[in-house]
Amino acid sequence: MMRITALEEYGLRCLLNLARLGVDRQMSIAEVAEREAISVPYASKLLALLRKGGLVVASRGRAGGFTIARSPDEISLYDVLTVLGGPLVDPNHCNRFAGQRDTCVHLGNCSIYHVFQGLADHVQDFLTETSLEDMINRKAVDFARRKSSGPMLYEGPMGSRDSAENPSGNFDAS
Amino acid sequence: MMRITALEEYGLRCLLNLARLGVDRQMSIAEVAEREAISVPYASKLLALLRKGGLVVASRGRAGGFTIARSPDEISLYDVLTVLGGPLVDPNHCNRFAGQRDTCVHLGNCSIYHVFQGLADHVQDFLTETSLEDMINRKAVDFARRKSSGPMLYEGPMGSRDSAENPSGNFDAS
DNA sequence: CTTATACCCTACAAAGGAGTAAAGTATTTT
DNA sequence: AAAATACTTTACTCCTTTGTAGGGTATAAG
Repeated sequence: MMRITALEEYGLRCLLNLARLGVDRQMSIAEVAEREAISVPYASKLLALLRKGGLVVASRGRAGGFTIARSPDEISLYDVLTVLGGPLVDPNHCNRFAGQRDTCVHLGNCSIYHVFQGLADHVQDFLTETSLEDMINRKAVDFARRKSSGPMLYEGPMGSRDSAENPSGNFDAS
Repeated sequence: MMRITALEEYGLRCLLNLARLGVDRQMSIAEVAEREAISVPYASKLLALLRKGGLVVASRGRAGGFTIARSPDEISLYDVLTVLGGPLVDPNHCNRFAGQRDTCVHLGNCSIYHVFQGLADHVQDFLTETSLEDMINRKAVDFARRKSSGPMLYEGPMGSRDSAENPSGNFDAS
């Protein structure tokens, strides 16, 4: 559980590239692909998903490219993950896990459902309150019992801060 | 994201059957399979996983069966999901999504990592504080800003309470 | 109007998870 | 002992997801 799918991970990364540009500037598929070290066809697929989800706008032709559809502070992580990975909790859950019968044995009397529903609510709160702008600024949401006085700055995943290999200067991070 | 895998869902259900029996009584694979409406081979697989994870104890032979390894209030949902679905957050995440390179472009400078890490911490808190005993008793954990005065009772997923089809009487629910 | 550029769409091969099948091992009963 | 019961293990098939491939469509420059 809580496994991020490849679509969600790479799709979010692609979107963050556009988010950093704001609503005025655009970026081509090729450039997004290069920045994320993924193939051009794959980046195409991801950006098409984001476009169908209304998060980015595409312009075709020679001077074409993608632009983020709204200001980054008006797009939540929940929006993005919903577009890329489907609904946060499967609305069809009780139907998917019905075992060998047509309807789940526990339907209407389930020890699991209410717990996962409660958890999903919290996760949704968290994701809804985190915007792309927050992610870009490395600002952690003040959630639950976590006391954050002021913006919380990020400490690298394995303490190594100098391992980034991006000579290009700007817009390195996703 | 947050998708429950089949192993987690059905494995947890099987375990709940044993949890209701307590540490004294046992149940055979065949009976677990019937209660969960899954095939006997599949129940075998799930219970074997739970056994390898130390959550249940098997006894072989004619009077064999499975017993829960510890008291249900000493087994957390986190324990169960870890055994059935691997670690909550993939410790290899930054390596899995490295794109076409050997190391992720954003390693050491990632906008995503700290957000998901923060979320995962909260989820882990929730899961750790929820025991099998809580689930059996339909007791929601007091988590985050959710104000729960007294045990929260469960209301069915779609309002239909009379659709459970278990003539057997006891231990219907999972 | 031709060409180059860039997005769009459908279909396909590879990898991982879901669920099944069958033969093997241990224990109890007779 | 022999047979019945019940757990154990390995291998296999099916389906979903991942990532790729290639041809199609739109726009802008010359």
